[in-house]
Amino acid sequence: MKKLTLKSVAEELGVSTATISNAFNKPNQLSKAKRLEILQRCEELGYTGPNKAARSLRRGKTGIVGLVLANSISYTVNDAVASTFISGVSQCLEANGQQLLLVSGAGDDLNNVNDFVDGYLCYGSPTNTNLIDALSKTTKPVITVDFNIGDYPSVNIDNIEACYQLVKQTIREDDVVAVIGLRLIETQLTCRIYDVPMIDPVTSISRRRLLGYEKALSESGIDFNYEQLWSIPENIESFAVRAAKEVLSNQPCPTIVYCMSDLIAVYFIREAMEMGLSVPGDIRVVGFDGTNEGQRFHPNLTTVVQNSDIKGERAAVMLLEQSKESQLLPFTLHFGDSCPRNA
Amino acid sequence: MKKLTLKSVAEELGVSTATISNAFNKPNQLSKAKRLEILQRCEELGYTGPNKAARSLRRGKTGIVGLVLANSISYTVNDAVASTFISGVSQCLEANGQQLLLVSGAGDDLNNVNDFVDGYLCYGSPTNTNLIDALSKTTKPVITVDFNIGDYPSVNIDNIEACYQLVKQTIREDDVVAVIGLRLIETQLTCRIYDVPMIDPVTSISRRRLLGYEKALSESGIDFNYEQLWSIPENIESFAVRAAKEVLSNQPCPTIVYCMSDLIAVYFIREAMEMGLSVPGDIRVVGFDGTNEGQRFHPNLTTVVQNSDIKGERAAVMLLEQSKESQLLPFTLHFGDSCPRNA
DNA sequence: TATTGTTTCTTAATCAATTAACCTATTTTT
DNA sequence: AAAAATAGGTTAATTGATTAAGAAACAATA
Repeated sequence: MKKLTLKSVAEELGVSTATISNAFNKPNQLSKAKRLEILQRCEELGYTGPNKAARSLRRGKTGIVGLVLANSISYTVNDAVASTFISGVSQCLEANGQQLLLVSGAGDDLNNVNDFVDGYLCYGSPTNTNLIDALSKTTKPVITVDFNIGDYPSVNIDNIEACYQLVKQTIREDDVVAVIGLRLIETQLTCRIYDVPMIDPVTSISRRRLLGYEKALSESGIDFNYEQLWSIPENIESFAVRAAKEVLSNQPCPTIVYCMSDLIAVYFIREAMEMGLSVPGDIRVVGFDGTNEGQRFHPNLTTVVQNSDIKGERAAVMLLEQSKESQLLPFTLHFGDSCPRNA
Repeated sequence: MKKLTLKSVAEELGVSTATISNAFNKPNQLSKAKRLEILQRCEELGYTGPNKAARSLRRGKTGIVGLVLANSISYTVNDAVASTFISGVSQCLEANGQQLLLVSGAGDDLNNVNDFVDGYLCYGSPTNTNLIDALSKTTKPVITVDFNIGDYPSVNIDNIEACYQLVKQTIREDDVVAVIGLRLIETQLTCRIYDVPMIDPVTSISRRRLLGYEKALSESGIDFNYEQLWSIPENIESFAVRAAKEVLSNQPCPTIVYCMSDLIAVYFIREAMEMGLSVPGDIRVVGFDGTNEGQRFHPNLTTVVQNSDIKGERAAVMLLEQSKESQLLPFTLHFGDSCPRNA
């Protein structure tokens, strides 16, 4: 069987390539009869239509959206919050006939991707700064989510305000405060970050969350002690558990812990309870994200609820509509049993 | 700034397009000095190398692998087992510089994808039969996972044997047995499937699992009553809970329940406990998959442990190596507290 | 009737590369 | 020194489409 191309089919049917192309793309450029005949014969021959890769070369549109992740694909699809974000993105893309190409945040450039996508969604700041560089240089449209690059439009929640309110409504005068953050520093370490330089607030939501905590704390007369500040490199059990153990064995033991994810909060509570501490009796614990896991957990988490799927959907819509306006999405505070709300 | 193409760069540097192409692709086709000079000047001009889309048109390789999912992307990335599979796939692809394109199982064909990918991994049987049709007609290589299409090589575990052993080691003479399956029928219903025609065992792992259960049951002198057989359409909380409620309110109440996923088992146990039943005292519950969630749960699940990430990695390797040999991966049985092992 | 306007199709340039085949020098072999 | 081999390029065909411009046929208008 000879290869089925627009050209070969045109020869077979004794018409020009333009006519075949028009039969598929521009119905009113040829008579109805001829069009139907062509489509009919194409189906008989098994020609399913113009090659999409060749078309995209000519048209400059592939119908593929690149989703650049902060971390590896492997890590990301197993993270509840990120998965929910991808859900939102994919629903929008499926509804608009666009394809989704996942780009690992661990890759070193966009060379093998750039010519295949119409634009990028960038979810969180990639681990590799070369990637951020590549994104800032590409001629394709870019929407960033949960962080910023240059003047690209972004989708965010107001992390500073959320954390500010959270602390305002949970803090007590005599509290000893600890914070467990997520990627507050460049290195892949789980550690106390006293004296370690932190990532820039522009690219780091964690940094902005910290600013929010601090603002409220200082308003309450508490000068947050950076010796009670930890950072973990990835939002997974092993790192969360390690940080929890360190925080719990540190002196003085905190009376309230602000965790930058629900996952961290959940594992912190588990560790605390295993040490015989009661939550919220001995230690109050606050999360972030509003995941299902956090809500099903006992005690139910006090947290910031953000809608990651809506975030994904909005970002995708912005990209498809070429919107230039950044969006600040709403959040809500949920007060569960892990930390009561102030009277 | 004029557009940077191989042609424009060639003109700028006063050499032929072939030479530029060779500088990037075939170093020994030109002198070292010239090559370095060309690469140097390209960098100055901001030309990052040949357009990958155009290259792929000529070479017939894109470096993109299509991962066709049984369900929507949205559903899939939130499923623990599927996410783990994607992890395995992506790790292999990242290591080999291949890109990952996610294809929804809800789409109706491969028309917008086919010309952009070098081959397909197909994880589970797509909801849409047109998609299976499209896959069986494509000229690109296909590897199927957890099901089969025609003669395409596949990656599987022996579901029949796994379920056979599971029942053999857990069943008791006087047991009343119920089974909660996953997509045993075509329709999107959560229902008892007595008298409803089931999906073909070739395309359905659930059907094969059922065959395994039945074989062991009949050897134990138990004739499985299809009035105790349920199916849910998706592996999510809402459906699992509904099925659990129905099973628990059905007469006679089962003494052992075989669930075709850990998730189903977990929610079944929760429902049973909420009704005041004890597990494994009043009802023994068995899962499938060996997820972390199932292992963290109280009581710890008795289940079939399969390594979804290895499954993904193997499938990806097979596709990249053009292997034609199907693989049957090992599984292990884990006996937890939700159902003790027979003496 | 001559002119203008529509349909309906074809021609050929273009998208951005790759690569087989060819052409010169230069070097190596006999 | 002549022949063969090699190095270092260039030319032009090809990949599979899209599309602007043009042509031929026919209908509608002045």
